[in-house]
Amino acid sequence: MTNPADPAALPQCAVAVDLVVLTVREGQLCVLTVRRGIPPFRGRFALPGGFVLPDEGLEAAAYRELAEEAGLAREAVTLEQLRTFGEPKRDPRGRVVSVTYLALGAGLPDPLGGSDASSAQFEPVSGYLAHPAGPTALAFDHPMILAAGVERARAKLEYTGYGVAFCPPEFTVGELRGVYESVWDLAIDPANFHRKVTNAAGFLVPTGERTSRGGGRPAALYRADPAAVLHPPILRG
Amino acid sequence: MTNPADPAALPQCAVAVDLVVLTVREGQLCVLTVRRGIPPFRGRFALPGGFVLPDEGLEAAAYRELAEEAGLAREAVTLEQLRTFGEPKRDPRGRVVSVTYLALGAGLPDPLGGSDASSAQFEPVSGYLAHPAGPTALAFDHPMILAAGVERARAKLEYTGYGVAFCPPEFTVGELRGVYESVWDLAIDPANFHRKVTNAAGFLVPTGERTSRGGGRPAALYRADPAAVLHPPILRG
DNA sequence: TCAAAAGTGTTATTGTTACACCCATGC
DNA sequence: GCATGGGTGTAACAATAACACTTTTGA
Repeated sequence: MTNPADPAALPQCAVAVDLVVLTVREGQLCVLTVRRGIPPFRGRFALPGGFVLPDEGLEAAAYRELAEEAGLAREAVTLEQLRTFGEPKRDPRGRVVSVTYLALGAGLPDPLGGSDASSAQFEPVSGYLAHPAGPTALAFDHPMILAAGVERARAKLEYTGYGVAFCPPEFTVGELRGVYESVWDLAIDPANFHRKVTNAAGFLVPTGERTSRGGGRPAALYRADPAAVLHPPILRG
Repeated sequence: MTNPADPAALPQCAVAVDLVVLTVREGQLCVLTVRRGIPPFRGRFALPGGFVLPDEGLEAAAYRELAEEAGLAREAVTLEQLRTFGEPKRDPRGRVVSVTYLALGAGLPDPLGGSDASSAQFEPVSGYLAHPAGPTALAFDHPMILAAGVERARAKLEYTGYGVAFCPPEFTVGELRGVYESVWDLAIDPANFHRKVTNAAGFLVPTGERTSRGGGRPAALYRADPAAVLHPPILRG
């Protein structure tokens, strides 16, 4: 920023946003992918994303792509910036710097056409993580981006209340535990988990309601406290 | 990335890297700032940084600026990407997307001229954090960037071995504790801290040597294990 | 001998784990 | 009744915090 030149006279890059959209479905952590209709990597799957417009903020671009490519409203997800990838050769078309975002949502539906994203769907992350190269792998450097997104989500569950981003507005302790088990791919003791999250001051706010989704005794419903800092943290293994 | 247009035909941005370079000096967490010699914000302090070259990776640009503006070698610091700032109006000269990096080092010296950075020096972060606006504040949106960098450093001390990035290759437990106290601005019980870090499996590797910098009984010297994941974590207050 | 910093011991308290057990519902 | 998941009790264990105390140096 101390360079004397005017930015207009400087080497320019295309700036894109790419999204790692995660949700939990049937006990599996899933990511939204789109099939590419044009080269390069035509026919391959990739993360949704697109170029930032001239007067558009980065986060605004991320929300716009979320709507255009995934049909998802701003309110349906929790969005945060992940990391920026900018190696000169990462896009065969030229220099593209990609600012990536992580979006989490509860039980998100596959987009139903009528948009850029007629070919978009949620797939378990496990396959993509296990095969980061090869014909079924994601295009560009998107395997790295996905890995970064999943690792961020896993890490943030430990010391923040991030898990609730995968839950609907009202949820039971069992549903929340299911999120942790799916994201970490780990079995958790229901009794201890229940105590941990209900004791963490200000993390869960009871609504007073009960539900009986699924068998067994009806469970109390909770709402998430938006400003949750888990203390003590919930540590993995 | 699914946009059919060629990047060369797309709206372009200037891409910069800006650096939050932190070190601990005399018990104070300090940041490297440079005085701007040109408009905008001429005469004001700012974080070191500059534009990314056409065929240069982002991290490579960060290391280059570190050398040019701060006279710091790659080996002298620990570098990690922080966050990307790209609001359309953040630079009055035009659209500039800034990828920011956090660099930590042990007892770094003020750069001694002969470079871009004849006006660079380390200053305590406390003043900048306390006065994020006004005539003595950092230029551009650099107050936000600094705040993000300091918060990242503080958070990472808790659950990783990040604190050793502020220490020389060999250090005593007392020096390491000094880092934690400076970064967190908090007093820590020496006895308990000693046990915690020496018990954390594989975190500190004893060299067998002892030193007597400072008064008192000589302390054992340790080297950091590069791949340290603190378990259990060292939690603040 | 004294101050200063390193490092160990001890104890009360808190958090974690594993697992037994009771509760409330649908079938 | 029985299966299913919700939720509490409990006891062994691990980590934490507070602080007394010993060790080893320089002045």
